[in-house]
Amino acid sequence: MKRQYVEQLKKGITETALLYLINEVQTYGYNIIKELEKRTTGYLKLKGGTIYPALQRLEVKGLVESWRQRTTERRSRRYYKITDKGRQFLAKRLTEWQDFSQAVSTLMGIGDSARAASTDTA
Amino acid sequence: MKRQYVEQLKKGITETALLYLINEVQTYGYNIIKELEKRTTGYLKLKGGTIYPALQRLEVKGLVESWRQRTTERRSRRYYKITDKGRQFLAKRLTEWQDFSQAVSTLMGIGDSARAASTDTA
DNA sequence: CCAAAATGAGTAGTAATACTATATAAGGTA
DNA sequence: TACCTTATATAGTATTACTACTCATTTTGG
Repeated sequence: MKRQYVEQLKKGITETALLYLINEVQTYGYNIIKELEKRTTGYLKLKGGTIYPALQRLEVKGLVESWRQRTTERRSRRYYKITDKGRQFLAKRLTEWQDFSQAVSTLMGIGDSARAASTDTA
Repeated sequence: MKRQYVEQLKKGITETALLYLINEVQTYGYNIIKELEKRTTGYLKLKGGTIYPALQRLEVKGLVESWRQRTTERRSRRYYKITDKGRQFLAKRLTEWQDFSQAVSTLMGIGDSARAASTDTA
């Protein structure tokens, strides 16, 4: 219960990434997949089987809202927008990501500063 | 199969952290728990239920070797040392961590530069 | 014009792993 | 004595990213 966010963080940053993009502008699943790939120059390639369930989880938690929006006569997309609760959650998660990545980088001696400190303990 | 390391990375950096410490100097589970907590100023508190199975996995994969070492008449610790394979694995993982954390940070606009860019798109 | 690719959303089932809780034991200390 | 720390280990649960699939429409290319 206590540090559940940190625990989730360890398993992945997917939900945070989705919220981050949805916070910028309302969007839909397929576009998120493409956008993540584009912005990380191909590094983050999340699959439909990952992000559609993830979006559903976000909505169940009340962090986003969704609705169907017609794009042509016969087709529609499910758009998502962030909620106030989602914005608060996102802010917390971003802070946690920074703390986490810094802790790991420090541990591994990858801190932008302090680099060649003394790794000759082997 | 292909990007399994990256997939693991998304779920956690535990194995990499363990290998990192074991690479510095041969050590044992309980000490690793304490050391991780100390070096990350309390941020990374891995539990016994996490690290003992993780150490076993590392050994099964041939990344570390272990042996019992007596500490008193009646007590012993299980020490671990890294293997050549483990060292190669560690190097790969460290690179992956850097790529991953940089991709995420870039995505979230947390690049050491570009910070207060424009978050008013809500 | 027809085939294939892209768009768009979704589900079922599997694998990996961090957690809690618990067990076992020895050593030190109030 | 009772309790805390050291030290290792297992069982069972929850989460989540994946593959593989389904279904349907739209666009592109030979």
